[in-house]
Amino acid sequence: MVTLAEVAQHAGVSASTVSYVLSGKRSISTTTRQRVEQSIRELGYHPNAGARALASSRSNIIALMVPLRTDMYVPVMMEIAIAVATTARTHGYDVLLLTGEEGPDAVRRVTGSGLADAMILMDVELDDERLPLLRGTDQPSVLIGLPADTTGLTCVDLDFRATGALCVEHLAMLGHRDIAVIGEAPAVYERHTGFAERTLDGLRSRAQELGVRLLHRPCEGGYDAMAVTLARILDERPGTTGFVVQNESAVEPLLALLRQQGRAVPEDVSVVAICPDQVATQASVRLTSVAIPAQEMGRNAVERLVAKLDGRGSDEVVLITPELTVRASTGPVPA
Amino acid sequence: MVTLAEVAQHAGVSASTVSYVLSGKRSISTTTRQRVEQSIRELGYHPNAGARALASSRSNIIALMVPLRTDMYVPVMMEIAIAVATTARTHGYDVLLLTGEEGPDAVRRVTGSGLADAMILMDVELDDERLPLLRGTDQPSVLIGLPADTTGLTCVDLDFRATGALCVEHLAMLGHRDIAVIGEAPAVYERHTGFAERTLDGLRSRAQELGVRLLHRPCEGGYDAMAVTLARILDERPGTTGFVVQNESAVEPLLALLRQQGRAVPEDVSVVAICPDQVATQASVRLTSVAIPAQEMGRNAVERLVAKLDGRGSDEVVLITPELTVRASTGPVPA
DNA sequence: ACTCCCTATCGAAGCGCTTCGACAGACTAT
DNA sequence: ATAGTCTGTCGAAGCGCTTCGATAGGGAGT
Repeated sequence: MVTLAEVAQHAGVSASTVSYVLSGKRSISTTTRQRVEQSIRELGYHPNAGARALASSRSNIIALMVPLRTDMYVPVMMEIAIAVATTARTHGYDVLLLTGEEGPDAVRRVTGSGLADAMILMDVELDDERLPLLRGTDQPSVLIGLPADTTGLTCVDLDFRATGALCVEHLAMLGHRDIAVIGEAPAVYERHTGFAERTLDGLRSRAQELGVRLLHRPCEGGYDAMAVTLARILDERPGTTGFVVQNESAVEPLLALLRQQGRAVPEDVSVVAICPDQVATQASVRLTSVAIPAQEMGRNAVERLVAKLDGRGSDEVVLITPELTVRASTGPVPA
Repeated sequence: MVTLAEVAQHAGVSASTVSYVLSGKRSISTTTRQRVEQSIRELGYHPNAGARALASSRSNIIALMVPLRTDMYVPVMMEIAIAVATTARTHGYDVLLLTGEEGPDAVRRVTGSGLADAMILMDVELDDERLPLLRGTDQPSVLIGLPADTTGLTCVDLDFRATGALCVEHLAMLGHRDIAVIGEAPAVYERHTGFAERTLDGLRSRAQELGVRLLHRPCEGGYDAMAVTLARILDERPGTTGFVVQNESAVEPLLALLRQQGRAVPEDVSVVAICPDQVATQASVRLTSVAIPAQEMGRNAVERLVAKLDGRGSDEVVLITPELTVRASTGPVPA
């Protein structure tokens, strides 16, 4: 392992000079700088992360806490995680992957040990038990998601309330008066995940404003669960002509079932999905959808975090404005 | 930040004693141990990761390099990543998330800086450019996937050759003589990803042995691409009665298209998928499939890595034996 | 020629921990 | 009793880096 001292000796300067060349915190003459850089290259020097962290109290690591559950909106999570990792690298940070498993303890551990300089939390519940810990520490953090109380926190999220409203508006504008919502799995609501509840909120209040009838049913992903849910919906509200789907893994089953029952999309019924664009365009019907901007959320979260670490930036809630893209799955209500 | 020294003072012992209590590397009297543990709890002490890494030359971090591409078998990747993270934690390791973006440089950086003690590489190509670096370092590593040359490497993977063979066997046994393979996206073959080529290998050689005709077509995911591919296949080989699908995101589109064309599964055509069980059971037809044991692969990789770090374990290739589960998508060839 | 101020560099301290060797005291073996 | 052996604890060195204060030398200003 090549050390700073060896580089210094090789370049004929002191260790501190090499350090300053690396960090740029003091001015160095061009000739010296070049000599040092040359030595670094020749020796293949890489600064030791531990020593750096110890001396500077900065690890240059961002912790990312992803949900343990692998049964939920997986592609979105993955996309966010990758966006976080690549964005972090462009700012000189690496990413430590924590699973929700440890829960609040992970926050304590990371904060206490100086393993990471900051953290990003995903899958935030409305009243998340990790939040008090975050508030009680001076370690910067950003949430992807929106808890009930955001005081003292920085959050990045799609505006799911507006998303819900947007879906209803679109369908209402096309004349639909009876709308069914295929929600996330029951467990998602039970643990009060912010995005699911907010979407529902937006859907409901806009429906009421527009005088549209709304039926919400949670739904596990998959074909069988969707079949049961759809049957129940059509049983309770036979006049349903519009669907809003939030659970990605219910999208394709729903389309298949509707087809099977002879209900044409979009001639007989309209379907709006809340999902990444890729899912919307790859479905068997090109779906009118509100995109979940996973990449942007991940990138944004990192940038806000880096700003905080640099002493810029402050606590604030960033709600990304949803955009609805009309594709081939929605149309006017049948005469 | 509470330090070791403060704990020592609080407990009335020396710093080294506290250290030994923590590491258990020397015997400590019960009374002293308890007093120290008490102090640790009272003060809320967490050892500083950087200092530890510096002093012990061990970071207790495992680097996980995931592919940058988010367009391929995402659920499998995610599941592996989560399995890696949770398994690593049970052995006292944290996981650093690297994306493929940096390529070989990431290997150099991590190895050189001592950021991680070991690494796990996913999405290995047959002739991966990171391999020479791994061979040239004494840092332990495990590949999830199988390159062409495995000398000096430890690999964990599903035996995709056997997987391919198994799929053909199953269909052949049911009487199918004309089998079409829906492969991964063309790009996957172009960069010579091990698992895709090996599967194809297994499919082809077993088909030849059994005298079965095999047609392989790469396919991007999604409905449109699948429609084109299917049309081409049925055009070239109208008598095709068996399908093997490797691209997860082509599964549901294929089923929908077959249904749409009036080809019943499994009465008219049989479909075998290579995918996680969850996908197989949630599809519109419960799919006969060979499972991709993502969790097991992740766990296994970590355990092998930890064994290496502990000085046990050696280079070897672990090929997990594939298992085919018969569900509702395959049946005897129609009379 | 003198001070004053930069700029470029160096030396040394110290970050918080691990680990090695030393050693006091309690036991066992002779 | 004496030497030998453990067991439990301590002190100190050192891991590789950052950073602070000091300093030498070169210009600019007077």
